[in-house]
Amino acid sequence: MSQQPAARVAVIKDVARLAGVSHQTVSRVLNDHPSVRDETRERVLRAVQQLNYRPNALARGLAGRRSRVIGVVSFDTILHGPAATLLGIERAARHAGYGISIVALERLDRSGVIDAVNRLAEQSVAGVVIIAPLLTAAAAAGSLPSGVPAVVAESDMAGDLPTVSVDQVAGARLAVEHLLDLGHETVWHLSGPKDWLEARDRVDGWRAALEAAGRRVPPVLAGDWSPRSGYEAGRRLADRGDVTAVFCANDQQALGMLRALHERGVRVPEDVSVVGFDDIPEAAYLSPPLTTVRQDFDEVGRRCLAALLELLGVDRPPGVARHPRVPPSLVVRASSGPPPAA
Amino acid sequence: MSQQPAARVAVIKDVARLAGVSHQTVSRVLNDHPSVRDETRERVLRAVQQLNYRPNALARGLAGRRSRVIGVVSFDTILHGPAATLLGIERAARHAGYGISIVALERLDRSGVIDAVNRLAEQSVAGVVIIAPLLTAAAAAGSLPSGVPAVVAESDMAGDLPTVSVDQVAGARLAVEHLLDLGHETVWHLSGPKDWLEARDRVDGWRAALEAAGRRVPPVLAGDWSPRSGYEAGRRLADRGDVTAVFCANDQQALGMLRALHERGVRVPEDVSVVGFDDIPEAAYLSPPLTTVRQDFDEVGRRCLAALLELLGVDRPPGVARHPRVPPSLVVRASSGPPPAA
DNA sequence: GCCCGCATTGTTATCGGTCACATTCATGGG
DNA sequence: CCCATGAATGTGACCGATAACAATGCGGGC
Repeated sequence: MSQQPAARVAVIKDVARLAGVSHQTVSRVLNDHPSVRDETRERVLRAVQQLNYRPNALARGLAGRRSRVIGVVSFDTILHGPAATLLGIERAARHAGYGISIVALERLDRSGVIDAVNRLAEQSVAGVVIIAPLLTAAAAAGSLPSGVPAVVAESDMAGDLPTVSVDQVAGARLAVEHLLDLGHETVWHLSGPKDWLEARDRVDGWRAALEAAGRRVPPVLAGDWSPRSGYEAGRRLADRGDVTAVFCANDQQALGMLRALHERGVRVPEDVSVVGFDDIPEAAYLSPPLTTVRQDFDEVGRRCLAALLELLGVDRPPGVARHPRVPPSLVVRASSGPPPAA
Repeated sequence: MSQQPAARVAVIKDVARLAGVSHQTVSRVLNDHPSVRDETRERVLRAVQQLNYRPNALARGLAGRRSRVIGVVSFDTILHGPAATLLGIERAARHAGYGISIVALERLDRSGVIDAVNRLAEQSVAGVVIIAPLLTAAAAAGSLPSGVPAVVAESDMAGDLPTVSVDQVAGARLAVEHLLDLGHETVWHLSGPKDWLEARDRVDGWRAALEAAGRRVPPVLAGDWSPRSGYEAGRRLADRGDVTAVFCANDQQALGMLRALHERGVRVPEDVSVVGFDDIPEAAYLSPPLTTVRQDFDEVGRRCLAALLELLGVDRPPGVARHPRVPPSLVVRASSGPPPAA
């Protein structure tokens, strides 16, 4: 009467009973402890199979003070960079046998980041990855109160935490040098919002490449990542008439710019060359197809995880750089060409 | 000597000691139990504050067999629909006081979905939301072995599980009726991959709208969501010369189509009208700005959560529809207009 | 032949909460 | 005045795993 044949899931004791061993021996088998006789191990594994037993992660985490879940603090946006980074981290975590818990933030400010990390800490995550493309977020990450192991992505400065990011400066250089090589006198730049680190770095890389070539550095046009800001900047540039090459800080802005130039009768690339950044899936099918800079977000995810596992001390490879910068690559399409002969 | 003044985090016993009550009373305060004197409650809350105590979610889940985390099974892609749905769910969950754990799948097949749900079940999530835009995934979700409460998003058939989805048929109708209203004889359709439910529904809605108006139904062009497939279809349509209106199953395909038409010298909307689906951020800045159908993914997220909470029995509102369909809306821009006078 | 050490296995405490039940005390009807 | 009732609080078991330590058996060195 006391037995309820309901579909209750099996726990470690059930396995132990079926295998005729103690629950501790079952635990040893599950955790690959060396001191278990082969025959015993097999008996246990058979029981596990038979009962379709799966260890309870909560109990494991509570007893062992370590969990197989890592937290990710992200930004509540479907912008290509953060979204792709999140997926990259998820993929890397999954392949390493970790689950991921995410908290998205509406505003990436100090208290928001700290609060998010605390929420994740409550769930006893093994560590966290903070996707911090904004200055404020990176600063907040650098001054976390709790003792949670943390890695910061899309940022290269966050107190003494390890960071992982794409080398934005190098990416901007690639874009600018490509345009100079084509024969352009100089290159204009439509930047992203100035509180974004990536936007800053791209400005820096753009300026450095121009200065290294001894070229005039035009004023920076300020955008906000949106196609709208690219559109508006495009109208202004079309009105000037003396611009032959523009480097846009992301593909969406480049898209808006292409549209503005087209409306004004400015031909791309015959009159003006345009280069973007990100290589979003649409880039190859714009009119004209967009020359742009591609970032390897899978690699970013992998390195985030490697850095985190290193912090957790579960990984042997000793030589993980503390601030690796993933190199981007240039994708040349039809939106860039030599300047008009005039 | 036995005391270690290290920054050990406070646990419930520490709070109890400081407040001069039993740990159980602290637990009562934390869980809003009615039978606690106001003065006692305040003393406990003061201690909580003072120690910066945060309850351990693992222990809570283990002891109480309920957790404040819901799992999300998603598709390993940055396609607009799934990505936006994920964010919508996260936002709704956060506002309801739940955390979310995600597992992304490379292939949405039966064993993949079941495996993902099992992985989440191991972590004792309160329930799961399965984003299942493919037939295979929906079928798998409908035959889950475990007893985990589950809701299926982006699907309207999954065994007897509750589902939440945007009304794709209605969305397609909006697009087609808009074009017919403009005076077009009929409307062609570039579909998505046929194993996607949304693609199917959009085909159905398109066909239904044409038939309801007594119009000829052209053959369906098959795409795969990519701008490339839109581009290729666009070339084929341009070659025909008798097409005046096209409804593309998503904006990326519409983008590729716009490019192909432009290359062939076909003017949009003067010669051919094009309507997309999704209203991606880029849509308003294409050449020409794209008329499209917008889906409210925040609403989808909210309803998923409402359905899940209903399953969990923690929510009063009794009248939550079991298969709600969120209505989409038409966004008219410049890519659609009356057919050529000829 | 005795003792030590290692491999193997079992026993019990513990993680940090919640649950079920016991206890205490004030209140009120008969 | 007594006892049933319910509010307020405490005690100990329990959730399902791992950790620490004990116990057992076997082989080898002296």
